[in-house]
Amino acid sequence: MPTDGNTYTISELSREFGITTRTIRHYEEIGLFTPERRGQTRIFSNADRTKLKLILRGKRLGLTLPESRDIINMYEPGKNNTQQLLTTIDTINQQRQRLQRQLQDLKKMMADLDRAENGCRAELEANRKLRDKQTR
Amino acid sequence: MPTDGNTYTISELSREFGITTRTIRHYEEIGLFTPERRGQTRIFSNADRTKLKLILRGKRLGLTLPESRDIINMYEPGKNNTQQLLTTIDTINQQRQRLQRQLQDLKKMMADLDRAENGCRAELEANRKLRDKQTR
DNA sequence: GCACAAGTTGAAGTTAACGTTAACGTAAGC
DNA sequence: GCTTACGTTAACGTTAACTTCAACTTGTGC
Repeated sequence: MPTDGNTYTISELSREFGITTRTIRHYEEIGLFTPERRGQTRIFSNADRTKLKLILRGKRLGLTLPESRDIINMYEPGKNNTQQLLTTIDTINQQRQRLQRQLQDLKKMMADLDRAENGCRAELEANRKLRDKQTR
Repeated sequence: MPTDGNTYTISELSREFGITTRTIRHYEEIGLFTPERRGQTRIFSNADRTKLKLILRGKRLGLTLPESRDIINMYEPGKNNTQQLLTTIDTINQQRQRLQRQLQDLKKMMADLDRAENGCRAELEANRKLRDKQTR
């Protein structure tokens, strides 16, 4: 295992992020990264690890894998072409809007949860009083 | 169409929320709501409409349909049993934690997007200067 | 009374994101 | 030299959430 501090095996990453090796290979299959090989064994770099992190975060935010891949590729070099830079900025703004709406949804749901919990606590209190009465 | 202001047809709801009627029927199939019937035609109440709204919001936040169903059922009556109230509060807190983490993810991704956009703008500026030089 | 729009059910097909299984190579430790 | 642990590929299976399709009924206008 090449634990030189800068590379990782597939099982190291799977353990660290709580996913299966199959999942990581699947991510490679659909082109989320292309780790180096020693023979046919994969060797993951810090960059690969960061990508994995971004993918999982994207997943928690409801992104599809291709969407995550697009975002990841934004951070890559080789997009010095002016036109590409402009479309990248466009993509960024679309994602931003998406997150804005998600933030609104999140706030609303938080409020709903608060209300629901208060309702529950009120009912619990009512039940308690009822029991008190019966016990007395 | 019973547009008495309090009920909706399936196509009214599908139009309002931009989903197909088949999708709505699918939600019924898996028990997200049980609209009344006039004959075999579904008649949706305001409560049904609200549930639909919650489901779609849940979807945007990455919930599965069963998860959304659980949350929806929390707002329902008939859970005056103390034990049920306690488990409901537990569910609420789990969802709250989930949302908290999602909020963190969201903030991080926002920051990433900002950084990425700044990077792009800087490169664009560099390209502009280069063009200026060549033009001169 | 007949077309036509809008409703229905049931079943099969689709897509994304893996899971599962088989069949095999490699390196370490005893 | 045998086990054990970890790695590989290839191919098929599974689940969720729908979509598509076919065949049918029901209510409305003319």
